[in-house]
Amino acid sequence: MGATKSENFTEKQNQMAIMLKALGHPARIAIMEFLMKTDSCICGDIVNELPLAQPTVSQHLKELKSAGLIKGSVEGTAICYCIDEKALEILRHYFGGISEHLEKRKNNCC
Amino acid sequence: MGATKSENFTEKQNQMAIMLKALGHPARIAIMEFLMKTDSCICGDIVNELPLAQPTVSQHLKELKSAGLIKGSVEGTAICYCIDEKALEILRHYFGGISEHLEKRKNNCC
DNA sequence: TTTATTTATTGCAATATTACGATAAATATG
DNA sequence: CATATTTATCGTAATATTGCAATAAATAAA
Repeated sequence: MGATKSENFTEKQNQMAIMLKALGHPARIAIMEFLMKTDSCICGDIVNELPLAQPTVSQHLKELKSAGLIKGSVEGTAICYCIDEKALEILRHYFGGISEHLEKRKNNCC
Repeated sequence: MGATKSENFTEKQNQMAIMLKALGHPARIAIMEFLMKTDSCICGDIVNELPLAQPTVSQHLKELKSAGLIKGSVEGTAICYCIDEKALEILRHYFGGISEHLEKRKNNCC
């Protein structure tokens, strides 16, 4: 016990959970918002922006990347990280769909 | 160490992280999808639907509720849980905004 | 090649999460 | 009230996450 029982859920459910879990930390939300708001995407800039040590930020970036939310490219000695638009489109569609569905059937019982 | 340093992030960032973290588990995604797809919202039905023991499901429901994603109401000896539309609207708006923003400035560097 | 700069990895301590059996709490029904 | 039904809580073991100092790895520039 202790570990998530992923094998009993659908591929899609696990995929959504992985992406949302990656976003379920304020530092990673802050990283995504920084990448969105600024034109810069150099890792060092992100480290300066966040109230966390460099190794911690590096770890958060790794998690966002492995969840498919950002991608990185080498830029000299620096690394440029960007939001993966495809992932964001999946999220937008997912929550858009739920909202629309709830809108349609106004039979909320609570 | 070990605990998230929430105090160094904005209220909004923490709020988003709390909601998304709550959705960052396949069982909780499955619960949300069940509540969306069926007319039922009885806790017992959710327990039957999920491949997890009743106390585990109860715990997941508690997390979704404390994150503001669902609300529950007593229905005799049963409890009826429903999606909180307001929370879903916040999520829809958040990801819609990011997607739109990315769409606008097509200058992705990666 | 040596040095500087930038990012990643390792190792570890502190804390949080996940899951479930046992049991309690709450409410309905006989 | 006693019993059945349904959900919540407690206690605990297994596992995962968070954060950082120390250090390694990678690349650029001198």
